[in-house]
Amino acid sequence: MRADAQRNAEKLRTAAAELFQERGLQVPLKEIARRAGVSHGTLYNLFGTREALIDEVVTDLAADRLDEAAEHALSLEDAWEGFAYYIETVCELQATDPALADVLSGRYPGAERLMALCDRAHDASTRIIERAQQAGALRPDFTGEDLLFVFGTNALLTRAAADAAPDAWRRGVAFVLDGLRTQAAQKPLPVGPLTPQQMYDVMGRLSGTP
Amino acid sequence: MRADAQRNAEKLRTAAAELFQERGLQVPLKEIARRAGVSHGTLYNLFGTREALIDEVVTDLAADRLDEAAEHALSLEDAWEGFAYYIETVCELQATDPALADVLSGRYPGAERLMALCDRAHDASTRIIERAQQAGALRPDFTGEDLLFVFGTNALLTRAAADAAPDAWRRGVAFVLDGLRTQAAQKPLPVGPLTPQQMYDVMGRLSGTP
DNA sequence: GAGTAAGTTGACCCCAGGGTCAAAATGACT
DNA sequence: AGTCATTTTGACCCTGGGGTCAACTTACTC
Repeated sequence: MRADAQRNAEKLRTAAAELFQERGLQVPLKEIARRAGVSHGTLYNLFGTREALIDEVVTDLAADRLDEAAEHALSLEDAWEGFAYYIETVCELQATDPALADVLSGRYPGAERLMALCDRAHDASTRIIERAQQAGALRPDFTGEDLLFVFGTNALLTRAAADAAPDAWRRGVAFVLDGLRTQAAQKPLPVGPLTPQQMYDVMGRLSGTP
Repeated sequence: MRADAQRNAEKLRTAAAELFQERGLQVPLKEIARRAGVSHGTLYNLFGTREALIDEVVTDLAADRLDEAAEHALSLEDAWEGFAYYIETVCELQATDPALADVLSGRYPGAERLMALCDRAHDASTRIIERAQQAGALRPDFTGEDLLFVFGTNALLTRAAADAAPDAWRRGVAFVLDGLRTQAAQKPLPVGPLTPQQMYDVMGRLSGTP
């Protein structure tokens, strides 16, 4: 790869990282090129697709944050505290970083590394959930897919409320957490959890990906 | 108004009602005209704006359903049952009718009758909430604005899941309801409720209206 | 049944986003 | 310095939404 191409790729990565974090993963590619001071043709030439760009730019940052949250959650003595910490922290990350919100509530089949990260995050969630359930604190009918739903709704709400009420999500999360404790459960849930395939479809629609 | 104009307006109302219910209030106006078998120019001529069309076509249907749900909720002996019934019923309406979902999670300042309906629905919600709180069943820190948030997120989720998992919303609602009972409340909520003005802004962003 | 106001039409404009590609520019190697 | 492969550019195309309006058509009235 020629030196100028290297430089342009770097400029594009920087611009994309900024815009993704400011406005989410659907930001127009032409705008990224504009901010990088480069023709949009160059962006297509160097990255080809939006998902490839996302994969390069977003994955590592997101991975660091999510892994750290999961690790800390599991390190807490109290299993419920760990579970609550995880949810609150991830929701807070979503509130402050639209890119991360999209990662968790979207579907980017072309972004391989990102998908791997999602799988890893899902595994970590499952561990955190199961630990809290084994400790008797978290209701046993709650699943990793349900948690994804929580993150999905939180992504939408935090984005909608980012300007007018940037902390509003904390109320919603508090209500949900209170409903997830074992002693809050009243009767069997009306329907079973989603299968991974259903989840995949739903995520696609949540983010507008067909 | 000439007879043919009457007829066309009627055809447009019918087509709009169908498409709104099938696909939500953002359906392209040109598509409504197409289904009505009429030029889109005629649509603009007869209704002017999307909101005017919405106001004529959606308001009464929505009003019937919402009023009935509220009335029945208040008629139930048990205040908590009434509250739960109201939430479940409205969420179910949203799941089966995208138009209604948009009504409750959107903002249509130009649709005067619709706005009046929203105010009425909000009042009814407040009454249902307060009754359940006075009975000691619903946590006292829950407000009508919080309920709107519940409906807003439910609207988006039901739409995303409509094909893959049309009943998924029931799980989410069950979790939330369990978190709203008085005995579920654990500690003071981290932030206060939204003001109506904040709510208005957030709703605008939820539905994509600027 | 002729005249006229009312209504309809569809071609046309705008904008924004995705995406392509021939031609121009430029880096790198000899 | 000359050559050539690589890279960049921006004009261009497409889609799909909103919206307008001059010219046409039609319903009503006398």
